[in-house]
Amino acid sequence: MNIREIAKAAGVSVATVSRVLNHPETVAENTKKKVQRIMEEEEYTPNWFARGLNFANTNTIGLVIPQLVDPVYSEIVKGVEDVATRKGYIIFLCDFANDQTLEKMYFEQLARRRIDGLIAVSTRAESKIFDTVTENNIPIVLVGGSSHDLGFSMVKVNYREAAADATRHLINIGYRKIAMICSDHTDPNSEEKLQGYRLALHEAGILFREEYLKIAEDKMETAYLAAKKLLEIEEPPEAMFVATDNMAIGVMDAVKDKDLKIPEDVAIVGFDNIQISKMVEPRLTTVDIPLHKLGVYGARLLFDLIESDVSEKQQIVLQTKMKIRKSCGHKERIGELF
Amino acid sequence: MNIREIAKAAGVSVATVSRVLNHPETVAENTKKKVQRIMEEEEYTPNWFARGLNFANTNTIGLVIPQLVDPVYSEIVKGVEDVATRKGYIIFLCDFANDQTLEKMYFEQLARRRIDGLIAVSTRAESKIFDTVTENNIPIVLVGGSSHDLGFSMVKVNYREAAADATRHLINIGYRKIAMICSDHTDPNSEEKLQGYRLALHEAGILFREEYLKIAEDKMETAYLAAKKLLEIEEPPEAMFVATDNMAIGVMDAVKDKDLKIPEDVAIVGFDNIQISKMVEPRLTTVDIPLHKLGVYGARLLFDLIESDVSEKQQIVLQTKMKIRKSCGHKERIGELF
DNA sequence: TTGAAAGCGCTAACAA
DNA sequence: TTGTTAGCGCTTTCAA
Repeated sequence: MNIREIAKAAGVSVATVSRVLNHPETVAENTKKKVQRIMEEEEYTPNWFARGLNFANTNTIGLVIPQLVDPVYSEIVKGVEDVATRKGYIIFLCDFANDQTLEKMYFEQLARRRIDGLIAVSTRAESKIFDTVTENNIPIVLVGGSSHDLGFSMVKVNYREAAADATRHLINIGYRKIAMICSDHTDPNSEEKLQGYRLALHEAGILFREEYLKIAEDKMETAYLAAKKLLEIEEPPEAMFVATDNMAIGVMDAVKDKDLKIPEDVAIVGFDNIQISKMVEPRLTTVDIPLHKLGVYGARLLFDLIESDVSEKQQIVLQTKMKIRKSCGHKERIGELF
Repeated sequence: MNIREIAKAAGVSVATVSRVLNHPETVAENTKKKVQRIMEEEEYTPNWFARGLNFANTNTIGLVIPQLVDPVYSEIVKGVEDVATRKGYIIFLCDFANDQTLEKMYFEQLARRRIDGLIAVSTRAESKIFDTVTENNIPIVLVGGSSHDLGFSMVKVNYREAAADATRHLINIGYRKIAMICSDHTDPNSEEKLQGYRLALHEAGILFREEYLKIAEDKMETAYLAAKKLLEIEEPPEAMFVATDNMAIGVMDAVKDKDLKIPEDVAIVGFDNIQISKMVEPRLTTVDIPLHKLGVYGARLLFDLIESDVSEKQQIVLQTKMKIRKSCGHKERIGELF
């Protein structure tokens, strides 16, 4: 059923039907009613492609993420979707499974489909990976940082300061032998986090010790192993700052398996404040990253670009804050039901 | 840059360019080379909509889920995406936030966009909600059950049997005062789970006790409250079967907050085997639902429908299995690193 | 092996 | 307020 058949059935021209669809206020009440009734009866839905051929925009955005099955990213996705839906946009979701080749393929695929805008979450891609997208003048917003300076609009947090805060907290409550289990290059912000850790040590006049730094993939399993090794060195640390909550959970397991107590023997601070962090035992002290907000602001930034057609780059930095719980040995329990 | 400009630049007709794109074997080697070079140089990508106007299929599927920020659903989504990507399809992700009005809106939106197929996860929608989709002859696959019999192809597990298994396990290891904290209607399978629980009790000759059944929304918080109440009745249960791991985590908190020990005072069995369940203390005994597989099989079923154009309905039931961990009081620890 | 031209379903400029 | 019609960018039939 196409517009011509509807027009014939209603005894009007295709132009009138089109008007009912797109500018209903310009058509007489009676005609409109009649056409609408026919469309209803015939269950007519205009052809999306024919429409797209005439309109510039597709009301579609692409959302490219490293991996969906990670609460960090699914919360960001949710934030983006909340805004997009309200705007009448729909999302192409692309999980590139931490595989840069796949990521590039998605960018090309999305550009071909004429998305109105692209949000790339925690990308490690270099500038030229985005070429197909930029060539098509598709606005891009980065969310959660990137490992290169790409000159796009971006929403992120200050990972360095946040990491420094976490380390400072450990220092403030009396620790000096503080190790860091850092994520590897799969986390585009690992470098910043490491800088923050070193900064806080430096401020406090604590010497950075090579043997107190372990780099591991952002996985519970690898963090578990890294923590085990850390606990077996000559003078093991009394506290650990772990680059992601995900890893911190693995670290907690390692500590327990060594028959050490948290926080009495080893204090632990994580990063991200994913939901699980307040469910493990003991509750994990961590840095709250406003994940949902990252998504929301990212989407807003993108729609600003799409709608205004201005290509002024913006950088939004959101606030983080420490979530003090039991795993870091703070004296009082800061009460939270969960 | 459109096909006409490419044609002019290459000194051929648009038909030839189109052929290079769609039936390269029918064009002379030299012409093809030349056209391809020009396309390369000009970074030409054919207009998706113009193409869609001529082709029947869009290489796009819709995926509608109750909420993304729930590990149960994100794992299913991942399963679907793994298959879709390999097939060259891309996904419209729609999270309807447990809001049926929104769900319906998404169905309409997706039908309008001429998706090739639809996967609805754990839907509670009635038949007529799908009307726009079925009218457009778009194949539908349900994943993870539904609350109505809609006559679509479906991938699910036998929730009744799985729940019965969980309850039987508690019975087998010696419990008789077994309560159930059941999810409410937001979980389309809550009814089946309840039936399983009652079935197992019945088999063992244990009387069903109204006061041992609590219905709660599928949230940690509400499950927490339900469990608290359950522990305050005259003859509190010694074991609890909880309809989702998510809720079980809340229940565990409630038990701990009552200064009771798990599993010594109260044994707990969950449902789903989400990742967190093996990270909480004590590790949660639960029923493993093959979430990723649900997604994979759902997608395969859908592509069968899309490609074969046969509309034979299929029902696939996947196997579940008990994951015995510490929370249910089993004597030996079934070792798992995490 | 290639080109000319019709047509996919819609929108909007222009005319009435 | 409504109708006629050109055109969006592509594919494909038919003819050369």
